[in-house]
Amino acid sequence: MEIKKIGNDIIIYDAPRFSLKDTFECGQCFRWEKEGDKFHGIAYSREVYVYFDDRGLVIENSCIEDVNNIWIKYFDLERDYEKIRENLCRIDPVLLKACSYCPGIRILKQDPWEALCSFIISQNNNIPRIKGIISRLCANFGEKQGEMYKFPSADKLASLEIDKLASIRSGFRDKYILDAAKKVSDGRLDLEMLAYIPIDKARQALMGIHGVGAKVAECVLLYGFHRLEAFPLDVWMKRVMSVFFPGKTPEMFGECAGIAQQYLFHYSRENPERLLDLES
DNA sequence: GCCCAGGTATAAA
DNA sequence: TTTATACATGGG
Repeated sequence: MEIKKIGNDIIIYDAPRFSLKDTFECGQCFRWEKEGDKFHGIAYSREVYVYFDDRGLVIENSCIEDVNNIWIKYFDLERDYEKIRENLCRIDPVLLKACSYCPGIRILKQDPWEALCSFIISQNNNIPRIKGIISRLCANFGEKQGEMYKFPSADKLASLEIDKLASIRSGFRDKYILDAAKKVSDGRLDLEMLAYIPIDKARQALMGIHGVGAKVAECVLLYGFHRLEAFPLDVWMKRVMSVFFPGKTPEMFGECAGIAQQYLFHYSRENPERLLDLES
């Protein structure tokens, strides 16, 4: 990658072009906000502004080291999404439609603990409120970092009494957050391990947390670990993919089922009237 | 007021 | 094994 530092800004000249808007607003992450022509957010405790201009991908308020250690992986810059989309489009005309609608989506490689908490909060919830709850969680229990707050550690949350979480207004999910925090904090759940063990073992390990079912587990594996093979047998796959793709097995989506799922999710969310009319 | 939201735990058939 | 319901909260 051709990277240069100018002041506090980093420019990645040869970064692949992609849609920051679709990537940040497709329901995979909850801590980025559009401010003018830039996106403002925080990941791995780094607060930055990002945007594209004629030079390439610009990351404001960063350094070469963070780009190499964090942002290249976070934005998945070294993966060939064009090739993946070509393959997905060949599988089915429905996927072709979804991929064509939002080709600029990339799967962010988020912090595993943040992904776990975020998708516990996401259950039976809507995206604006999920963002609000996560924002209050960080503001109330995370350390200040520039204009934003770091995501609170598992240790920090594990030390809290359940009623302290009332301030984030997460409803019945407060006890789930606490159970996850305690299990990660005391080592009963080893998050690092989930990157390497077989996907079924990883899913089962996550589902050991109270409040984590198949769907949340799949989301954590996809967004927190870039396990792109996630979502093969998930509830969402069974209920929705079987409607979209009668007769096709999850295995047919190969190693990129998770990416296929993201294109379809975003398409169906922004075109709800076409949910059952995608073929037309 | 009503319906719904990137679901899951629980009980019951 | 599958199906029904409660769950906290607030946006539309």
